[in-house]
Amino acid sequence: MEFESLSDAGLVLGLSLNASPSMATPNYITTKQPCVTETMSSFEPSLTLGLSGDPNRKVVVGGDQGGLCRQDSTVISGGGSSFSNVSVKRDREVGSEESERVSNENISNSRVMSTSVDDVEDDDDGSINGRKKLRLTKPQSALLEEAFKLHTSLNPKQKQELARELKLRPRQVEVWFQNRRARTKLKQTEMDFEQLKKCCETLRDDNRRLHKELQELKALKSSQPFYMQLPAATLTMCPSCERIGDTKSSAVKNPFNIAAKPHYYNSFTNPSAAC
DNA sequence: AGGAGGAGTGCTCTTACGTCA
DNA sequence: CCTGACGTAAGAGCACTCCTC
Repeated sequence: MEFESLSDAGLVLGLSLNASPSMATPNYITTKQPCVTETMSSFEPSLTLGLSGDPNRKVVVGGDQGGLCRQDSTVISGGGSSFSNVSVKRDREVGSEESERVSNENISNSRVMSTSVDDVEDDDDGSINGRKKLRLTKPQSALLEEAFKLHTSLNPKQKQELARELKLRPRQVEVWFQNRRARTKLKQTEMDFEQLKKCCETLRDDNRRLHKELQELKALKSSQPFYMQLPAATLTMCPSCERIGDTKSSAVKNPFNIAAKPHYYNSFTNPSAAC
């Protein structure tokens, strides 16, 4: 099993990776994915990796094409609204956007899509589609990064404060933090994936080696001399130097007593009993 | 052409509040 | 009046996506 990239494989590990967006997308009803990063810090070597033909993989219908099936899925939410909240959400966001705009004395333009003071000014000549790309200045980015280092999410007061300092709308600060969290998580997931890949390779190598040693031991056993017929508990063998030892009396009178340190050791198996 | 990143959209979850038995 | 169950609304966060630069 080979993984080349995150897009190629999902991990069955509490790691739920989202495969490439270009994947064929039947309109599944969506389910919330488990958090990726929380489970990653303490994984065991014996974890299994697997391709994710996960039927629960979240497939989101694109904003423009979507809508049809999504309406149905809103029935689920326990404690949540039992009807479609699409229009409600829209009203809410527009409303909050409006209040934010009012609250921000630096912004006077009424265009919802406009994104910064500069944009507002630029927009006088009318931008196409009403969507203009904001480029944060270096100081703005630096300040946001600083804030992110302190808190990866903001409470409303911090958001307002930061927005005021940056001369941005609170919504923009909020979106920046959302994107920042998402992209940080993605990076972390990629790193975890690489780590797991290495771990998987290590385990595979160990497995191969142990298999080989097992075969050797079996072969040895089939050609064992007389003294090997003794009860197993009384005899041990150093697999590396292939000498037999009696665990009960070896220290005193065993002619096969081995003093050498085993060169047959790995962290996942017991050290040789004979050595 | 492809990546970075700002922004839109729809969803889940949580919480607060009102109503009713 | 108190209490638990239930429905609803609002807010926050997330996944996915679009789109501009």
